[in-house]
Amino acid sequence: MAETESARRTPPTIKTLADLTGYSIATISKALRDSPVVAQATKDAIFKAAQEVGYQANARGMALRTGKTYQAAVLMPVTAVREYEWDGVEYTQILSGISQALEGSDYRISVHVIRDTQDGCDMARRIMDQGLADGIIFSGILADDPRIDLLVESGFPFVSLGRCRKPLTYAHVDIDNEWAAFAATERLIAGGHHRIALINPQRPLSYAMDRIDGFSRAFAQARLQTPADLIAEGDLSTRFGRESALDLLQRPEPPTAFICINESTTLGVLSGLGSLGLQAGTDIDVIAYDDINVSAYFTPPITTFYQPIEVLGRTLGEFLLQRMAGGDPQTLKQVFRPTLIERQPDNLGARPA
Amino acid sequence: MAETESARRTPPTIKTLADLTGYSIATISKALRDSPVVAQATKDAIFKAAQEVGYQANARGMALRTGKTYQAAVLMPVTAVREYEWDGVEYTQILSGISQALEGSDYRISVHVIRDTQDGCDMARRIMDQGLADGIIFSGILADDPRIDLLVESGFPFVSLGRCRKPLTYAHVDIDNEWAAFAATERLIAGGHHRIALINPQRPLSYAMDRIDGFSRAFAQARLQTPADLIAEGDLSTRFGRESALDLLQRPEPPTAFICINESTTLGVLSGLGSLGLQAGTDIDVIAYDDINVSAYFTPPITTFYQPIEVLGRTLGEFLLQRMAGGDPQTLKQVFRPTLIERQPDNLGARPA
DNA sequence: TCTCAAAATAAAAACGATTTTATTCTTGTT
DNA sequence: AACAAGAATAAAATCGTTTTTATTTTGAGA
Repeated sequence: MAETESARRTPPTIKTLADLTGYSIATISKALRDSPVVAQATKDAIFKAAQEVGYQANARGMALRTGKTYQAAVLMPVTAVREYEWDGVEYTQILSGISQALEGSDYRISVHVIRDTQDGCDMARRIMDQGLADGIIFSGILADDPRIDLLVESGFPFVSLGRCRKPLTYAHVDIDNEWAAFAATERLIAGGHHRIALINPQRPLSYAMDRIDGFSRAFAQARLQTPADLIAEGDLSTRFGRESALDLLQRPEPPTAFICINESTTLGVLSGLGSLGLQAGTDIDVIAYDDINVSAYFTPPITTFYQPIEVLGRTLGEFLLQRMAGGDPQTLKQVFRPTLIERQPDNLGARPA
Repeated sequence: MAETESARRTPPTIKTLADLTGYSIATISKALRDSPVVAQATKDAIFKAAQEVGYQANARGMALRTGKTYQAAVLMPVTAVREYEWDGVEYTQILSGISQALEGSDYRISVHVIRDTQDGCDMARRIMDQGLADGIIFSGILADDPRIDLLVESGFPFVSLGRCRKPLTYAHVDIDNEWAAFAATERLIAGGHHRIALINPQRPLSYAMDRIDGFSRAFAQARLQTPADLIAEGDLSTRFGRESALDLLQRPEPPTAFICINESTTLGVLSGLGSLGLQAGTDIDVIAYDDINVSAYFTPPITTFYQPIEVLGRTLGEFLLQRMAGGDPQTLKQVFRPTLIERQPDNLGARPA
């Protein structure tokens, strides 16, 4: 294929194709977008030429004219006071999932790191006002999340990982946290436990409340009092898990079992148990939630409710594509129920309360 | 402040300011960029007006005219065959670090998920050719990495996390893997170990080779044969760590100590030890590399070489900003030496070889 | 063969900025 | 008072598209 020297230097534009084929740039543009007003023969010729010179539409030109950015914004939370502690939040896998969904579309992912809710709110507004992206994905939803109010009202396309507690209609993906907590608690109660600790995230987070709801429901069903004094709330760091375990176990009425919100806190709890000379599975029962499949490698392996996070990411991406194409948010909702993976006979550790 | 109804609807452009102040758009543009050709009084008036209507330059318009995108591309590797296994690669923290460095600049981060080296190479080329970003950050450097060749040759601004083995000049940030492996090995040899296993990433990765170099240097220094049969190479998953430990320990001449490449493999090795009824720190010594500060919570806590990954991210971002501003790659190099955090008396586990 | 509608294509405007070129306004000098 | 130089500003071109409007071509019917 003959490539002129000049064509080598700068990337071909629509003008290049016009000169090459003899058609006007208007026709080229329409042909490439497969408009019905242009004759099939013309389209063929133009496509062929485009192929030959390796024409790729200039994103900036397109963006300016259409007002679209072909960017999907992802707000990635990073806890500021983390001090390099592991919090088990595998955003990598979420991004991977989103990216899988966006593959083949013209959309790219832009990541915006946010440090707190206010930051997230500002960022969402900037993205809308300045047109930094055509849609937004975010997580860490609060019971009353200002970002959802803002975006729902404006009609800007978005998908949230998690649900707020307001009766609003919006696209979202979530885990059935209420159910997961209920099932875990019910299981432990069936094993003879009454004093069960819940290692939970902080309250304003919507899913923290969902977990407490499920926890309480299981106790209510068993006609038992919910041990509210055994609910620990904090960041999701391993340190928090460890310190909670140490604190709770040294109280007058210690728990006989733990329910952990994620892998990092589970590791912390196991570390705390170890320090006190206690053994998970024999002295104390532990059930955890896991989304990166790591609990199988703890010593001992821990029974978990498991939901691969990448799948949620994929769904987020799919939903966002549909929303950006004008899809009805009413239909774009999915709540995943994690699967129970038994690795411990939970009833062995029961101790008299 | 009086805002007209029409100004409320669509965001103000340079034209809005022109109408408002009576100056031409050319003058407005120059004033906002603080050009010396426009009178100070005029600048003041224009700045004031811009402030009042909350003018923000339209990124798309600027991008089209200047050819810049104000995007920093990050190539994020995701192992395709991972099957949701944890690999301990905390890209979240790298992104957080980069984002910190870019704060205050006009640059935003776009993340491109890549599945293998070929994918990464294609993506780098696309970013350059299509002008998808003004600079690139990537990691997972191979001993002979085609991306580095490509980008060095083209002069496109980039910073790599890791170094290749060719004598090229380019901006990079790295960990002193050779030294870390040497120091860990030396320490274990001093503790009486001769049969030391190295849990390592796959060979084409440059830092895998660095680690083997350091490992070998320590044996050479002690006038011992490097136990090449005890070098396990694989992905960084917890499963790989576990399976390696199980395999190595059941051989005729098993190792008496392990050096692990990162937290996920360490956890896997500990899991393997547990399955065999062995105890780290008493039966077998383990030293690990850690960048998310999680080894303190293993049972028992593991001695590590620690370097918070977020700091590397920050440096990557700073270097990229300088490169995009035309900085000399010769001066943009930094190699971090991790700090030793002792949590185990490594010589206790020594067994006769 | 001529007319007219429909089909196909071309021309021009627009998106919002920057940059180059042109014009107007000051001011100092003769 | 006229002129030139320099400062300040305005006008126009440009980046690469899409979209609206205008023009040309084609083909059928009279």
